[in-house]
Amino acid sequence: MPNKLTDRRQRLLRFIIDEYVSTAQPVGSNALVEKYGLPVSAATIRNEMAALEDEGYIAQPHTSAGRVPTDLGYRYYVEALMREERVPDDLRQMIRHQFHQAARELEEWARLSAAILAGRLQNAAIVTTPRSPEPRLRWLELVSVHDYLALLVVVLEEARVLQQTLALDRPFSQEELTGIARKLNDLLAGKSAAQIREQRLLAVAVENSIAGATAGLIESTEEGIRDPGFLDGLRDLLRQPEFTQGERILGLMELLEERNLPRAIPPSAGTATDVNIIIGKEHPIDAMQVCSVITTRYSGPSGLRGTLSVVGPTRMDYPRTVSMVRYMSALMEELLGVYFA
Amino acid sequence: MPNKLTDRRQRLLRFIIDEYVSTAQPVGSNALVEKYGLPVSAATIRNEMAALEDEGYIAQPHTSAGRVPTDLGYRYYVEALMREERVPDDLRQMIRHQFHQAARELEEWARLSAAILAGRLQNAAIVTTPRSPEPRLRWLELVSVHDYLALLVVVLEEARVLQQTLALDRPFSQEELTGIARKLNDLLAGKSAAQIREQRLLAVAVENSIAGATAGLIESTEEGIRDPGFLDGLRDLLRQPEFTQGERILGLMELLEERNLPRAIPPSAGTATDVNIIIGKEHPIDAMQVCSVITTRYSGPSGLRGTLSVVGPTRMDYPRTVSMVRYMSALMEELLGVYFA
DNA sequence: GGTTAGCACTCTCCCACCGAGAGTGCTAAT
DNA sequence: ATTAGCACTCTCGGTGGGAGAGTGCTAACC
Repeated sequence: MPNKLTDRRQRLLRFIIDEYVSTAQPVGSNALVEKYGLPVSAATIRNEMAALEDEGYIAQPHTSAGRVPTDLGYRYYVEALMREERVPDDLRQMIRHQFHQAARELEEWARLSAAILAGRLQNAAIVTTPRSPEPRLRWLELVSVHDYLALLVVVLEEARVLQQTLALDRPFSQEELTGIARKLNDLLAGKSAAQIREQRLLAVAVENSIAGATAGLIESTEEGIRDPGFLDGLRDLLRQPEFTQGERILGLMELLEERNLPRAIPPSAGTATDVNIIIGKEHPIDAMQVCSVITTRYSGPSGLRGTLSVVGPTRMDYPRTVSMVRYMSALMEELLGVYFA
Repeated sequence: MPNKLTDRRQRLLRFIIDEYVSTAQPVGSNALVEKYGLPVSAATIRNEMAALEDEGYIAQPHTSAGRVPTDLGYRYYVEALMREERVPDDLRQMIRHQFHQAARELEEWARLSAAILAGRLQNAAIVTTPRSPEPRLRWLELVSVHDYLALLVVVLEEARVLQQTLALDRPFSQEELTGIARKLNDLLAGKSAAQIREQRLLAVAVENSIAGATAGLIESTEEGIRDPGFLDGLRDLLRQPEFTQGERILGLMELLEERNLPRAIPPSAGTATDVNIIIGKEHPIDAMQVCSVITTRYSGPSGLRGTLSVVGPTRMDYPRTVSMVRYMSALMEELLGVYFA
């Protein structure tokens, strides 16, 4: 995809990005020669940098400042220059240990993953709980709250529990409710919301409406509105030097509030099988164009799926982030395989 | 509690606070005379202001700036000068309507309350879900996930649903699990965690351990660690002019992250039966000392309890906030009474 | 032709300075 | 007790170098 660059320019671009990533300061020709022990003079570097600027990979914030990578520069880096890192073994151990100590709950795993990613990478991380694209009913239960109010508890195949209170049109005893639940279980277990809706021609009106409520409850979770995933490390992201001036901070905060998360992480980001990287202006939403988003999907048995994302400034450590995201994804898949085979 | 001030000084203090609350600018003697049409000259006001400063109710950020209320000044205002407002009827209608449309879930009510408080007051709001101090088991269910893994679903009296996966030491069929659940229900329904622990001398080991897990699950929620409440409007709070400089913003964000909420809202704040107000330095935590916290408890049938809090800059609209918090508290109590009598 | 030294040039950043404006405290008169 | 007048203080915004960093260009060099 990217134009071919000479070896030297490639190397130079990598140095510039590495340097800028770690210092957050525009990098000049002198600094490059000194820090990286280049075998040519600063003047030569200047010529090369001018060329890289012409091709759009770097830019200067103003005349007589050093160069800063452009989004295109990062793109080239990510596609062609980046060397994948390997998550060190001791870190792997630590992470596995944390999961070992955590509860065996899908939600908890997602929460923990977000916490680990955010903590290690010092950026914001968003992890969605593993979900089935077409959830099926495993079990339902009706619990009397008082005469005219019952609690509908629905357990999905994926060990997820949903609840909803139901207003009843006449008093029901717990025994009656239990009876209804048993009957509906026999009839509906293993079925998706759509299938439950088809089946819904029951003799008794109450049963019919409860089946409908069950289907509705299951459907309401499919839209994913209620479940934007776990966000962690927003504070770390906002501590990055590019956000210290108050203006940008607010736009980002607004966007990364829970209700807006799906917009911040475009769904297209999940289509690729591998790790997906959105850099700066490539992102459709204005407020996110100072950031890069690294996303990957993970999946488990019986269609369970979720996404892991990290949001950082475009000046982020791509190799480290990609390797961490990839490792966490593999780990989630492994865990899902073991416990939900 | 506060020293007695002359009527004129009281009125003056109120004007200063009203003015500062709405402009966020230090207020000078001239501005006061003009805007509030005082029957005396600016020089007189200056004398009075000097007196108010001596007594510690106002201060100047630097010589030759206007005056700003001190925490003590706000305290006096809140105790002696503030006129309670009444939430206007049309707003009451709107709020009731929103609750009418929402799901009949305790969590949802808390979430909605936080959203309404934050939206109306343009500050952060934290609302905890109504909880019983000693929750009792209403119903438990065991659902097979696969041979060696079961999901324990626990319903509390307060219509709250808890879940936990259990590793089993040998394969259990769903029928077996249902049998165990039925037996435990007969034995344990209506009991608190402590009572369940007492009862835990069952013949069968599995039943025993599941009863233990149930008790543990119930206890884990009592500590309240997992349930810091709903936070909304953090973005509104941080938009306030006092937080535009990046430093303070981070401290606050850190503190108001979910895991730290209990520290931000000291538990003592809930002891008073009425609305409790913590102003600036009165707060034990440094990062919160630029803020005021207004908290009230609400309670419902069978010991359900929760808190509503609003966090804003010390320069906040106390009368409006207090009246809103009080109204929302009354509304929550009303709703709880209707649905959980 | 690629590479390099030298150099003038251009910006930013920092600091010092200054004047305008706002607000005060004090004093003396009412 | 109140007030007018006034000198004083402090912030804020703009201005004007000077230092420093980094560049682009040119001419010489290998």
